[in-house]
Amino acid sequence: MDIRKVAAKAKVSTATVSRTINGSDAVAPATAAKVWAAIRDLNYHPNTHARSLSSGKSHILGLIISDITNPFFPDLVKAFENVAIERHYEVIVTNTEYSPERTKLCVHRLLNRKVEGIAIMTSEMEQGLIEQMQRAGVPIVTLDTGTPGKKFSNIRVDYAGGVRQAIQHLVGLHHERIAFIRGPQRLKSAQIRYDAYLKVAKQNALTTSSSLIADGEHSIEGGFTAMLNLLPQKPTAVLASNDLCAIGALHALQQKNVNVPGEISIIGFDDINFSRHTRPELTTVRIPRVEISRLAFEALSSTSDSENGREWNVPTELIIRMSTGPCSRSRS
Amino acid sequence: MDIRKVAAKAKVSTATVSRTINGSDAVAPATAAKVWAAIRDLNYHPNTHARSLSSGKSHILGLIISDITNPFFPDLVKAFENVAIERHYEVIVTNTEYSPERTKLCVHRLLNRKVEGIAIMTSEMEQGLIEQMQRAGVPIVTLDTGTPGKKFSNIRVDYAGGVRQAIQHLVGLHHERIAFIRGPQRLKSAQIRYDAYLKVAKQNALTTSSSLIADGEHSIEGGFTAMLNLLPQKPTAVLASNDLCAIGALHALQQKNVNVPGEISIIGFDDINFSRHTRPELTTVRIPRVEISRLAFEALSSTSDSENGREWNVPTELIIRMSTGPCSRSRS
DNA sequence: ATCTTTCCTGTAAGCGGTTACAGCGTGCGC
DNA sequence: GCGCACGCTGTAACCGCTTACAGGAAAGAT
Repeated sequence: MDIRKVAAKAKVSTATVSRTINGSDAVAPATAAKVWAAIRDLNYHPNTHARSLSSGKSHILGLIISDITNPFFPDLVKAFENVAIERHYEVIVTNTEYSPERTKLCVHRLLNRKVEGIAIMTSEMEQGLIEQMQRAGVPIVTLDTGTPGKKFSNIRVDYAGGVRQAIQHLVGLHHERIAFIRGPQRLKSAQIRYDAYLKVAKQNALTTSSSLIADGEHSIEGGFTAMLNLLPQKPTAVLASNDLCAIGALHALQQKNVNVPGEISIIGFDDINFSRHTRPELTTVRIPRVEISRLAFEALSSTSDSENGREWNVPTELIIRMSTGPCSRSRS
Repeated sequence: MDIRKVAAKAKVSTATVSRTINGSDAVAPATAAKVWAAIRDLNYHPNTHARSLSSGKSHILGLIISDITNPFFPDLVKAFENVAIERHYEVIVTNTEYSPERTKLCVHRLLNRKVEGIAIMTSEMEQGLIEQMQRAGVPIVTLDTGTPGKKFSNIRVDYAGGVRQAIQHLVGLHHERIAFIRGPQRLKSAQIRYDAYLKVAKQNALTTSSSLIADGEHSIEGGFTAMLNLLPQKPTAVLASNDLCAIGALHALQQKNVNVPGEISIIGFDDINFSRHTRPELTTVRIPRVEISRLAFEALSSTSDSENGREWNVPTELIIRMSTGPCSRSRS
């Protein structure tokens, strides 16, 4: 079952069949109709590999994430897939698992498959690999990494804005000792959040004493331990680098019988699905993953035409739920 | 940069280069060395599309899941990807989102890409689509669906075994009124679990009165509501069709100030990552997702040689954590 | 020394599409 | 009536690799 059979059945040449399928305007409507009829009758599906080979277009997009097991990513992946298939693109998802070795493999896998664009949704990506992709002429879009350039776009998430909203929310509730649970500082994404905290806290004249800062490893266990370490410092509120840490902190406080938000307020970061279901429900800075996916796709397809990428900005938003409340130790 | 350049550089024919790359034994070691050197020097990567086209093998596997956003799947996907890439296969993951329409699209996408095998890890798949895949000659492996046949394997999860362990664990703790939170009965996977509960409960001479059965929709909210409905029936233990329901139930009990496991014991199903982090930590029937992925891959690759698929059995295992304890109302 | 066999390598025909180029029939202007 | 432009279709080369087949050289058999 190939294009020749279709051509024979429709009594035209293979070129005409190909043109019809690809919507060339140089086919007479009557001819196109015959061709479509033949295609339908034979239940013909073009061979994508042959197509890719001769046209040079694979119609595949690559998506690089850190780890599908991290609850931040499933939404992102799903949304990306949705917009891609809507436009008849296939997508190959690869997990770096935070390993440089593995990251390299991911990039090579995608390059080998001749993807038409790569969305890099992890902050850990060596410059050398980026250059390799650029040399291959593949449009790239990153998340919070690098500056736009040739076929290179970037999506900038306004972490500082989210942190600002979070801290101002707490300040509005008369909190003054706001602790921070950091993520692994080897990860850029964690660093950016930490920097944003430092900056905004200072702007609000809050103490950022190192005793109010703990490492949470971006995991529930880490958040748990971090909160335990933070407790003696008597913070009245805690901002966590991601929701997992915040959830761990919540557990620690529950175990220690500290009321949230009565005695301590907690704010997370990301708004993973589960944060709607913690007890109490978690106040958190939402990172709009669906919109990010949309933009990533948009960036990729617009970049493939014009040579130069651009920067796309994405706002964050504080989602106020039940884990934050007035400071019990405030003077008011 | 194609195979011709490599051939020229190594002063051999393209056939020899191709044979070398594909590990044919009919290449003299010395020649192979020359070829590999040329490949390395030129940083040559074969064009996968050309390869697929001429060999007929895409080296791509399809993975069909319900919804990557469902915490059951990320582990499965990750493990499948890991074993696949280890054997130099690419994988395309598709989400059916429980929609027949979408499911059809998933299958067609995979068939169009000429995948060499399809792992169907959702129980919802119309017979017509399965036949379509079989007609295309693609090896298939399913989870709890259909009986093995031509290029068709099935992985059978021993739900009943898990339910038996769960119920015997509870019976051992002197529970007698064990309620069940069902999943959506339109999903086969939910039905199977429900059937297993009914069967095992009867075997243990427990009441399975319909008042002890509630619908939890396989979601946290559903589990929450279901538990609320169940409460007046005074069950001493609850078995849920999946962990999300169990977590919802936990929340409901917490809200009603019912102690777990003091007053009511809870057992979930699946052992999603999060169940290790609930309060109390959830006792649950683990479905070994990593092993399932391994078997799925295994089934696919072994099926592609021999014509006939087979059945693979996977045990389940009760993971006892903190949400189950002795029945407070037992005579002992 | 000659014939097989074995081992290795090369030639060239596909795989199933896309597309540059050529060609053919019409309709129009002159 | 003739030339030309235009619209549509066909021919065939090519995309980069695999592989059936053929062939040459070396080794073993007789």
